[in-house]
Amino acid sequence: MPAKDGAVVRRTQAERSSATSSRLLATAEEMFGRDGYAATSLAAVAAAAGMTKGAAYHHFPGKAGLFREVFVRRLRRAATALERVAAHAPDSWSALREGCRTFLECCTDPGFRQIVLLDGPAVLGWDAVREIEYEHLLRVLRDGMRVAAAEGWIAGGDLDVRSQLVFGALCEAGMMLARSPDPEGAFPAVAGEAERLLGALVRG
Amino acid sequence: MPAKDGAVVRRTQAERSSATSSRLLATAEEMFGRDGYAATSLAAVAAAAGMTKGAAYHHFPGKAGLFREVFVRRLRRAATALERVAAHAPDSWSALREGCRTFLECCTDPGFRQIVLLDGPAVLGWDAVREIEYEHLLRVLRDGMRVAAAEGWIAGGDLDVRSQLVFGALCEAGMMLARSPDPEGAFPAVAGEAERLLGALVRG
DNA sequence: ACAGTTACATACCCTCGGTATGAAAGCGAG
DNA sequence: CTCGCTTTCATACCGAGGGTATGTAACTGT
Repeated sequence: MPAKDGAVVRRTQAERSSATSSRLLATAEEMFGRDGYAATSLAAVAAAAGMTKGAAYHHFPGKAGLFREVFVRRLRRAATALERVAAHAPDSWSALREGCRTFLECCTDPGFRQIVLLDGPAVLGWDAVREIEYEHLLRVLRDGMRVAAAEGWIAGGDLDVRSQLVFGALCEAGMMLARSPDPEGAFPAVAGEAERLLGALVRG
Repeated sequence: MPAKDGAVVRRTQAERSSATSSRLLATAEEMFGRDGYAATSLAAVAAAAGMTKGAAYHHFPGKAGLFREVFVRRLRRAATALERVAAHAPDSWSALREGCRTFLECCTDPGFRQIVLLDGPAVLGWDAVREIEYEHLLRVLRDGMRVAAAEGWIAGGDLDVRSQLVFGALCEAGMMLARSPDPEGAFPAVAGEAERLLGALVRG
């Protein structure tokens, strides 16, 4: 039976389910990112999304499970932005540089820092965090390095290890320019030093 | 009045206070490092130290305050080990290298990783963490870089920023060789790639 | 010796994560 | 259409744990 234009809109189960899941995810992303994981209660998230804890526990395995979904979502968005930038780069070396710069721009967002860099490791554990990050960001970085190495831009070596070390330095750089009283003004200096690190590291 | 050898040993307030503080700190360091901050209740720490929550709240401002003391303590120990190694190095460049290697060895300890690298940022916030780390580790690293730069070992630039980026890479390296199924065996590879990063970064 | 301070223990409150139960809204079969 | 069945929530409740208020015993200066 199609929708009636009465007071109650009749919808299918799948529509209801995905709608509430999306609202919950969006609200959780906003609150976790603003107040931090510990200071955000699940009931408050559900209430802000217009429902109760019961709905949240029906769609997600728990508070940490909801946080994990939010974490993955943020990484996925960062990865797509990063890949789009890298795809438009003229060569593999610029793709690497531009990708790193894009990651730093992601760190400009307070929610990204709070969820991905601060709370993520403590809530999900280091192994789970790096597994997810590998799936979305680290793999891209490593593959970019491999291409650049194959084309002679950078020196060989254990690129799995090296890409991860560079990733750690980038996270640190992202947090640095976030703490700065003038993030916009500090961006060029930090990004420059990060690119200098990248350049010094990889040039053979 | 000096101590009586009766059933109850008579002690001064300062002795009692420092003794209970030390026991509490040592127990908290052990339990926070083993189980993580969230999974460790303050009452459990106090009980394991032979007292109740009341004593803990008398000596420390709360759970996070106790954790902060534990955090500082671990950093202090790492810093002294690091400075001792650097002091015995033949030149400023080796001091830098040996210092970084010593930091990686600190990351071998599971408690250090859990407290300093995983829970620290989420519990204390990034600003507080980096302030403490600057006081103990980052300042040492930056000063070592300055000396090495003055002696011509490494290139100039914003050493405040660069030392922090290197620190981030070192933390990542420390977590990497911790996740490895064979940390002892992986140590040379990761440490080698880290030193390679250091060398490539700073040689000018 | 005796107030006053310090160093705890005990009892209590409140928030919050998680679970169990119940009800209402789709959904499929006859 | 209708009548079980599943899905999708809401409500009520439990227990753990951080924090606080209060009482009490141990020290301390005068």
